[in-house]
Amino acid sequence: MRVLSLNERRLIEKVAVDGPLARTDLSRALGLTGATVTRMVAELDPLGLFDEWPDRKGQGGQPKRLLRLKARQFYAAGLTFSRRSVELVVLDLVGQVVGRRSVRPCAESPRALALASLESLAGIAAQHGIVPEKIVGIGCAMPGNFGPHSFKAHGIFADFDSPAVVAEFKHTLAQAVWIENDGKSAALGEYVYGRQPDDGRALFLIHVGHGVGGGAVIDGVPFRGVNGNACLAGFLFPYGQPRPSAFDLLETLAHAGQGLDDFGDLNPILADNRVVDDWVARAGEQLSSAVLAATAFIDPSVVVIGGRLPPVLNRRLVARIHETAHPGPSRGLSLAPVRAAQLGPEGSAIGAACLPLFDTFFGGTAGNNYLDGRRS
Amino acid sequence: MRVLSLNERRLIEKVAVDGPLARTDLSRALGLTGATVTRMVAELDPLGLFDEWPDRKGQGGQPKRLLRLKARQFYAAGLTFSRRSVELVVLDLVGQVVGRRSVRPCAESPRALALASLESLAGIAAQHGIVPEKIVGIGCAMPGNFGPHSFKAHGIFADFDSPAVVAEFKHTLAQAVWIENDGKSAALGEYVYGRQPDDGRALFLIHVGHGVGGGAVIDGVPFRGVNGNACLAGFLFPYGQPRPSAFDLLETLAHAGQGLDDFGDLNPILADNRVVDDWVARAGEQLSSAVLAATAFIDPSVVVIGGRLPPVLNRRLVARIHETAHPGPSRGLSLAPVRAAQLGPEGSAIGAACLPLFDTFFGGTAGNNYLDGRRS
DNA sequence: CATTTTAATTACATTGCGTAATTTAATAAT
DNA sequence: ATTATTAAATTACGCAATGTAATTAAAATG
Repeated sequence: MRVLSLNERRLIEKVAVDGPLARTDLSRALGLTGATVTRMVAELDPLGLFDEWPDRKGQGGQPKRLLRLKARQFYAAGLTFSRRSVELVVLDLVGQVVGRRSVRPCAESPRALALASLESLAGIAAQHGIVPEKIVGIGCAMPGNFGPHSFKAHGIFADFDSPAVVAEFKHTLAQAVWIENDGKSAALGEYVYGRQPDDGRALFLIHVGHGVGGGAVIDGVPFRGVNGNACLAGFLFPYGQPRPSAFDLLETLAHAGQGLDDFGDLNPILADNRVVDDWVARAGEQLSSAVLAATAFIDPSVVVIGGRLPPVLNRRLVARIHETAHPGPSRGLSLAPVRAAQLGPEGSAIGAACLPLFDTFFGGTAGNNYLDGRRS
Repeated sequence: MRVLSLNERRLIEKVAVDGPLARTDLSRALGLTGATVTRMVAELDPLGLFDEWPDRKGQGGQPKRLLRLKARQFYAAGLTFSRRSVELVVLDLVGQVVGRRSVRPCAESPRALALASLESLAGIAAQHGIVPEKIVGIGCAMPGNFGPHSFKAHGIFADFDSPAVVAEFKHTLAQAVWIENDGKSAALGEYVYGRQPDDGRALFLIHVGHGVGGGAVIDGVPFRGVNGNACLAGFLFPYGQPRPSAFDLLETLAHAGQGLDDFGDLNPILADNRVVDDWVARAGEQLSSAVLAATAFIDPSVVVIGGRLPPVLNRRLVARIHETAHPGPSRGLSLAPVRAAQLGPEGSAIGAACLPLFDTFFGGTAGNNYLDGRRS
């Protein structure tokens, strides 16, 4: 796969996010001339990225020829890690989940993890007739941070970002591998495939998962920080105390005699559950101050509540946040608007799969539209 | 003044920050070819930006011809606002303060402010023989935030970012005018003219001034947020309670019978002052959690403590922060390194003056080095 | 004084994109 | 039905920013 230029990526991302679009629409949206768009689309033709068909509802003049991504032309895989299992999703270019598998690896070694993942991936690929060349890579959404002392997390994930482990994965899976924090993966997924019309230019996601994390995409660029540890909204809630994490909910339930094995088992027990109600009330209040902190530091156009919880819970948390009328971060300011994630509990897996797709096809941004350096 | 291209600005910024440099050094640092640098320097010649002289300590081969900024070729003015006065500094291209004036305007109207500023500026210009064409603009560092409901601050500054007031300033001063929050101005100033060798790519400044604000410059780009209100570290310290602001120090002193008129009067009373010692201990502890928050959200390579206080106090606050051994924002992470500002209490004025200089001459950054969009 | 070495310059090629003219495919008017 | 009219898409041409490679410049070295 050849490396795409900045404007090629801007074009593909635009089609992916706002498509279907005609060449004229693109030229207006990207600040390029029609001639340039025609040329670029022609040059991208060998990749087979686009479907094209005439727009029937034109009212004069030559009808537009609409472009949209050919969904099944490329794929990526995304890995997430629950308490006891590894989940793998395969995503196509338009962000649809082609297949999902959940496995419990026989051991906790990187090699066992890699082999289990490989088996899942091969299974899904065989089932849908996906050849390896159509898979651009594998993203891993890790619940933990990238420190100077390498990756820190629970036993199964420890040292996951060390070059040796990445090499092991790369080798076993015979694919390019991306490693990213789960909150930042989810933010990217929400930005690319869960975006809402009024989301504006800077999306901040609070990730309610193993811990309380977060991620941001600002002007189309993932915001990582110099060590890859930005957006850690969870610092507000020290370990060992009640905190608004999915893990904390499981513990709270276990404490009340409703032990569950994993995040995935939450759905059946949510209705009319006093323990859950109380947890939502408390966690929502806590998240409300996380929204305040995110507004103060990042000043985003939207704050999204997402993570490993079922969508209903995210929505209830958002409702609770709206009830908790916090003042803004400073005189005369108000909190950023808050909404629940579109992508649901698979958000970080989708986000993980997004990493290879984003790096390969999307994500072109520069200081201005004159990408060849010319002046207006 | 013609608008400079991205690479021209990258070149000028490099010379400003790391100069003096030869053309070869620049070509290596910017990822451009020597031919390109030669051409760019030649094209910039009419602006008279550079001094050039042969490097005497070469050890073989043609000696380098070093370039550095011609300090007195361009100027900018920066305005800050204390409790009762307006301070204006004039800065040259290399960041040296050419002159400073402090005035108490007769009234609090924008017009009175503009006239007082004009008088200061004219005075300094006359004293140093600076013609108006050499002044690229005037930056105003405002202690307040940019809300959807316009600028919010104390009486004298209210509505300062409204188009009418900016127009008034522009008209009275006959100069281009920049308006920015004081913390963000100070961060930019510290980045451009106070940078330390190991500061890395992302500088976060906590601004101890009227309130507790902040600013960041990330990969050479000021980080503003969608509304211009990012980096508000002060949200941790609600109004009406003790907070680590310079204003709060004045109030604390006044309460102890040591009333002062303005920030500028602090220096003489600092030594052997129990009230100040106690304040530093308390404020340092508070700032320590602000450093934690900044690390968690921004993950910068350095956190700088700056603002309106005398340099001694900044250093003492930093020492206190180092004593307060906070854990990092998450498992396995540590706090970002902390240091005191280089620029001192004039930092935000210098930063304000930086705004026009930065926008005119510096600040070129894009996704990669191939600014014309070409591939490697 | 010839050789070596590094800096800087120059001539020429490439590329990404804009301008303007042209072609295409539809609707509306005669 | 034929002929405007209109908007989308394409094509031919030009320009600007940069790279490549050859050339010149100015010093140290032997």
